[in-house]
Amino acid sequence: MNQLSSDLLRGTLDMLVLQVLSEGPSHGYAIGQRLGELTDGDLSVEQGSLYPALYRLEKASLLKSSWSRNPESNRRARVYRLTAAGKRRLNREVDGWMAFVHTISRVVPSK
Amino acid sequence: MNQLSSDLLRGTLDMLVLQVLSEGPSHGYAIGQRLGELTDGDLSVEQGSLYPALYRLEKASLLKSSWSRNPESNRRARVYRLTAAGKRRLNREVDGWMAFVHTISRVVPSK
DNA sequence: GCGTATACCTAGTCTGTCTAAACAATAGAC
DNA sequence: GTCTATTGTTTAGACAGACTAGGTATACGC
Repeated sequence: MNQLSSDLLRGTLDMLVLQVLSEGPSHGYAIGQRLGELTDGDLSVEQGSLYPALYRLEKASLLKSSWSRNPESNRRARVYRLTAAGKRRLNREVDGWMAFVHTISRVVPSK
Repeated sequence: MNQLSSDLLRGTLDMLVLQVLSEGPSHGYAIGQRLGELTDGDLSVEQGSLYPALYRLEKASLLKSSWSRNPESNRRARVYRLTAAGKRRLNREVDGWMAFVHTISRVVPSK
């Protein structure tokens, strides 16, 4: 991570990855880039976090992957796509996140 | 934790503890109770998380503690109070939290 | 050839929350 | 007096997930 504590990222990385993939299939490197892009660089997920997260999610049947060739860069890449279970999970994770933010806001005044 | 993932809690527990102590000195058990109270039970921090957190914070000079006797329950308790550094840290943690929430909101639509 | 960007992989470390248990003192019910 | 629940602290060990810090390989521009 960049500015923000990596402890905070914990528990939200899966949701972030699922969310990016809900925009359409993508590969690891591009997902990392996309997260940086969406947050103006505030979020820079390390590859050592990202790839294990992808394996975890695929193992949990939330993603499916296949090798393909990126026509733009002409390089091979493992492309991930959301499964139906992944979409459901994303919804649940977002709900959980919103609930958590709300809970914290009851303790910490938002000034 | 109760409803919410303990991974989400990670990185915010210190802030929560500091926040409760900003209301005034308190002891471990009461801090846990207070957090449950403030969140209608959504947040139930385990003792095995709470006490180590307190030791950590005291070691970092963000808290100072002393033994005392709770006049209400007539039991001994280790009472913690915020140090000046603890107050500054609380402010920083809250700022960091707000920034993090904002960052996530740029990725995940709040529906 | 050389440097840079793209793209993936992974072993090992670190850290913080958890489970689970133990201990002690007190209050209240019986 | 005994039994149980509540208050309150302590700590060992398990576990999970993000990290560091490397490595591999391909493509492109110079």
